[in-house]
Amino acid sequence: MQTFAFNFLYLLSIQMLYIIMSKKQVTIQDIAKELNITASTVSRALNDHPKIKQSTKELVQNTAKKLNYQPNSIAASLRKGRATTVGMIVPRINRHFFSNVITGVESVLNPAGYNLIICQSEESIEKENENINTLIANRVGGVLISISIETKTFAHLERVLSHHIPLVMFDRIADELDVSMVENDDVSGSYDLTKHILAKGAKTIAWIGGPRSSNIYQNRYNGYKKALEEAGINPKAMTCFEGSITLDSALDFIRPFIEKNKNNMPDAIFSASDYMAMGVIQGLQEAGYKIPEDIMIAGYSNEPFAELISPKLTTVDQFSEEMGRATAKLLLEEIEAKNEYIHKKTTLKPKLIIRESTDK
Amino acid sequence: MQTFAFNFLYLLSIQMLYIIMSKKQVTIQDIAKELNITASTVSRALNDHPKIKQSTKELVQNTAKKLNYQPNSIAASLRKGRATTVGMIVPRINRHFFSNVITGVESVLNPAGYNLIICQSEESIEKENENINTLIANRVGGVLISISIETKTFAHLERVLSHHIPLVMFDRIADELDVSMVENDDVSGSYDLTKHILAKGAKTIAWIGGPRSSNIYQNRYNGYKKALEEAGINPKAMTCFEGSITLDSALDFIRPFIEKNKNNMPDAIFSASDYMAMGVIQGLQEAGYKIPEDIMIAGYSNEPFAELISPKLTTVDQFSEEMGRATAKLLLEEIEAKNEYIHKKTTLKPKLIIRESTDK
DNA sequence: ACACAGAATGCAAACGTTTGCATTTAATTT
DNA sequence: AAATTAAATGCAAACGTTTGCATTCTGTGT
Repeated sequence: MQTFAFNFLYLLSIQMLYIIMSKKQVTIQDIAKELNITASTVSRALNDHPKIKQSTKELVQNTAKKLNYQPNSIAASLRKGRATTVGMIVPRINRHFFSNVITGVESVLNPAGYNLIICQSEESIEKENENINTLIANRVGGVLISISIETKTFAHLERVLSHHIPLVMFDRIADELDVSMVENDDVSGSYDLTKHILAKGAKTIAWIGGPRSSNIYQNRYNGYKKALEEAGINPKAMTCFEGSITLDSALDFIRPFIEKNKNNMPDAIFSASDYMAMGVIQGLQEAGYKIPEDIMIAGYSNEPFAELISPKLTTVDQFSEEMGRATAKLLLEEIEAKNEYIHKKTTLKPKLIIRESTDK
Repeated sequence: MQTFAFNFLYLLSIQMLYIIMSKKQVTIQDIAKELNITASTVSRALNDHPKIKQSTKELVQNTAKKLNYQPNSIAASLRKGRATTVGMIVPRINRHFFSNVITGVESVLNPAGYNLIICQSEESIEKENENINTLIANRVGGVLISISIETKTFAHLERVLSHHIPLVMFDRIADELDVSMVENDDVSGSYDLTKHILAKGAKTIAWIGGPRSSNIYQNRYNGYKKALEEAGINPKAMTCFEGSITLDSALDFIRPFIEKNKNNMPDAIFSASDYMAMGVIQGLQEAGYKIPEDIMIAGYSNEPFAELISPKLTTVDQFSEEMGRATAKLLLEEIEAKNEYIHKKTTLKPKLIIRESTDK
């Protein structure tokens, strides 16, 4: 037993013993002392610097493992002036669309050595502003944002830029700002969808959606309008409703609507949100309408429930993960380019998904 | 115009001009020079230290605003030895349950001055291990984790503890570890659910779910078993299926199952996952079965689609946001307690949600 | 006017890296 | 063998805070 203890101790250097006894964390200094070299060399060895001998690198790596060294990226960030962390602000993380975008972003950023701080604005500009502050305080390497519904001014985003932190907007963008962006071609998506409904024989198509002060819903309206005008139909004559993008808000709209228009219902309702489409469907089914026989319904976003419900919902898929990847790639480009001007705009074409709710 | 420029310059100190011209960031040193005091005082003033005069605090705050100062929490973290950041590892962020837990966690952690780094393990122990490494490298103030399905050993979690970083487990926990945890009482949830189905007149109830090597599904099985045994029914005689918790996996199970058992179908199927319940429902509807008339179906988790589908799905709600809040609170306790031993376990009772799919 | 306590501020080191430049060591040429 | 070049490592400062201890103020009681 004594022999074992002796052998055990013999294998350990004084340095190692010291580290194990004290609660202090292991640093590159400790590795340096252990090997009688400098911290500089250790640092370069760990970062695979070309000027360090291969044998030294291996020595350092082994000692690092032996001492159970864990790099301190806070110290590195302080020295380098920026963190290997990227901030991402979304209105709500539990929206399927956004959590998929996040997944896409991570699939590009993690391999590049970055990780994400995720913030929720909860559709409030104040919260968004606070989020920006914590991200700046954390000296993130970049900021990815999809702005809140409330956001109409952009001083907080300009603060990000003034700290030389690259900014990329996605989905809910602001053309006022001169930054890289990734957007969905909502005009094209809703244009295709409306054409499809027209092809199915509809003459009157009502439109409902979120507030058109938001680019998103304005564009989803514009595509719809364009298709109608091309078909020689006056969109002004159609019913439109703008409200909060929830099932309940749509239900509150559709019930009195049915009451008022029971002898004069449209052939189809295009809801620029799947959630609102759900409300519309429930309201219509309550009132005894058959979908799509009596009235066709289409949504937008391809929420996961769209293919689970009955009738399965025709909608537009937005390739959310792809949007995340595109956003992350633009950010990496900006980071690489340092301060050079390379602001780009990527537009993703969405895809029409035809299901039962318009399949007359 | 000249007068204006002169007045403008007059209002600015040399210090301010210097900062505006150069691209360097504003530090507490700059504020200090501006006011002819030391950085120490500025630091204390900004952190509302009791020994600083009120008038000084105001002076400092005003100058900070004037110079457009943004605190550098990386520097603060380095000095303090830990970041105001908390790491959270979940299998998948786009699972509704997890994104709601995240929301709950943030609602407690943000007001306390922390923000979240979110990592996805994607149900892989290797990825989980990498996640742990980046969180340790970032010297997070704590780690919250729901382990992956694959995770059977816990060396990586012990590494977290050896760095004196508090760890709290939630939902998918490991009783082997001596840390704080928050769990759902899955036994009670599935016991209540099974009792309900029995009360509706079922004599035979099949069980399907994820692998019982995971605590979660073992417990959801145990509650089911307990209710059956209490009713004098032998659970061994019932059909059980363990597979991946997806709609498709359940569909692959149910189709041949129907084929084999068409003259001998159970009265009900309890799926320990809402996703699998969806597959079961689709398979049964395909084959012409009516739910709940011919066969009752129940799920587990109360996914958002559960109340949107037809028939609406009976399931068990897990108060996911509440679980997030509970988890975050335990973490804060651990952080406050420094190294004192206060490992606690919180158990949340889930709630049975009865809907059409079992409402015979 | 003096000592004294308490309030307010200053001093200086520390946190763990990274990195430009200087120096040493090894390899190559003359 | 000396001189030259290239390869490898060392030196020291810097990043922006925080904080224990020391020092300087301010006002109070004698």
